[in-house]
Amino acid sequence: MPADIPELTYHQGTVKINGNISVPYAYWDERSKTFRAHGLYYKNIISYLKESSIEYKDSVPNPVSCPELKHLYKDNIQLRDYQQDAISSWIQNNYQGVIVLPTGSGKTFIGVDAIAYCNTPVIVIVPTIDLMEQWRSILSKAFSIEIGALGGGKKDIQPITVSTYDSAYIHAEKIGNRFNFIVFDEVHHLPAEGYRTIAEMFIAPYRMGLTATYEREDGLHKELNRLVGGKVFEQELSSLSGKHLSPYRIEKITVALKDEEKKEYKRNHSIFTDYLKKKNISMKSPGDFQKLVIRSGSDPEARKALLARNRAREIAFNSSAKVEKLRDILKKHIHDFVFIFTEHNQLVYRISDEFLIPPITYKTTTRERNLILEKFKSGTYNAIVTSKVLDEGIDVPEASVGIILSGTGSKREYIQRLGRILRKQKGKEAVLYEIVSAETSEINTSKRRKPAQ
DNA sequence: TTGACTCAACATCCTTTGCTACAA
DNA sequence: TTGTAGGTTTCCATGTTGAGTCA
Repeated sequence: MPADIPELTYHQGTVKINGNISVPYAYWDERSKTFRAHGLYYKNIISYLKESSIEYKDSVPNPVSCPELKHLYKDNIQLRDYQQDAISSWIQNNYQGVIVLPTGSGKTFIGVDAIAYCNTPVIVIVPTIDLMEQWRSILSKAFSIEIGALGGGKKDIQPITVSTYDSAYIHAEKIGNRFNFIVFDEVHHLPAEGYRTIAEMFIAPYRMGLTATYEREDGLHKELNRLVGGKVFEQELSSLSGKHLSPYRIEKITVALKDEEKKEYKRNHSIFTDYLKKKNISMKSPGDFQKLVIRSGSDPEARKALLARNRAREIAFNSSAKVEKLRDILKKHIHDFVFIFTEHNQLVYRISDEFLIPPITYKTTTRERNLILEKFKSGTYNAIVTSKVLDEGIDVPEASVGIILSGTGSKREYIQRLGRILRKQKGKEAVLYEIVSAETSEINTSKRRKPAQ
């Protein structure tokens, strides 16, 4: 091989092109005096060099030594038709893209099957340590080999490794060339400013994203096209409801604020709206709101307006009438398993005290949380009150009744909460109650969170 | 090993109605 | 004519997690 043949190497999350040639996606790096590109574009660069018949030496991949996964795979999971279709669509899209399926529809099994199919070193990225342990448990049963872990104090790289987003972010520049396949569970987290560098630093040409909630409120899900390959398969909740998931109905209940609360709400709300009017500020998107927050750093009036708006929201979200309505609903479902969701922890603890229902918030220790969930599963408890902790990332027992006392306008949060009551239960219709304070901005918040029908 | 703590990162955030300047 | 963006640049509060440190 002639000495002047360009060589590609991996360095700190990038592909370095040693030899003075320019390739697509590469930029000139003055410090190393070479062209380099994000690891993400490794596949494109190789394709370009091959298509252009340019000779090169490839020293980029350094894969973890891997046994024949397809032979180890205990193929005892019978994939459902839509799961099979999801994998086919992903394969047709050159082993890249995001699969969108409702909570409880078996996304993990799709990932496991794809890992066996690709038969190559793989890293699975998950948002929480709880999920990391769930994946590791499923994977070790499916392949009977040791499953690596990165995160939660563990640093053990194996042909199949599961990592948290945080740890993958920290170690990406060192291990980004060690896997050919990367699976992002709960992939809607990936476009966040920090986490996206994981996708940029890994060279893995095979990429799969799994989520129940593709869209982000900040619109950054568009980045998933570049980072993972865009949406390749989606199955609506409605098409699985009744067959693979419980049938369900949604009941929206509007309650009036008490006179005192109403007065206090109006007073605070007008401080906010008066300020907007006075400054001629329009409020149409989260971006507009963000501008107001920035403004509040230097404008005391803006700060006062924001605090008043927060107080008004607090009144609407935590009204006494909601608690009374909750009492009625709980009486009606005395023999059912119930999750109660709120926006603020203050209300969680108030309900817990008043109705003697165990609370779970981020302040609850892991041990206590597991104990509560275990007792809920065994039937000792039939209700849990929580704010947002159980929205995602924790394996939660089945329930058939959900009560949203308050929440944000996030579609994701709404879908995740609905998902908590839809795991298939024979002959059982799930019901989601949404309780909203009348004549408050919560009416709009509630409208925003509903996914398009 | 466990627990308590701090820190950084992530997520949400949305009124009532017009005005101006500029781009397509 | 119609459509659309519009004040930048450390950022109100609340909830949540993982990583890291230290006792």
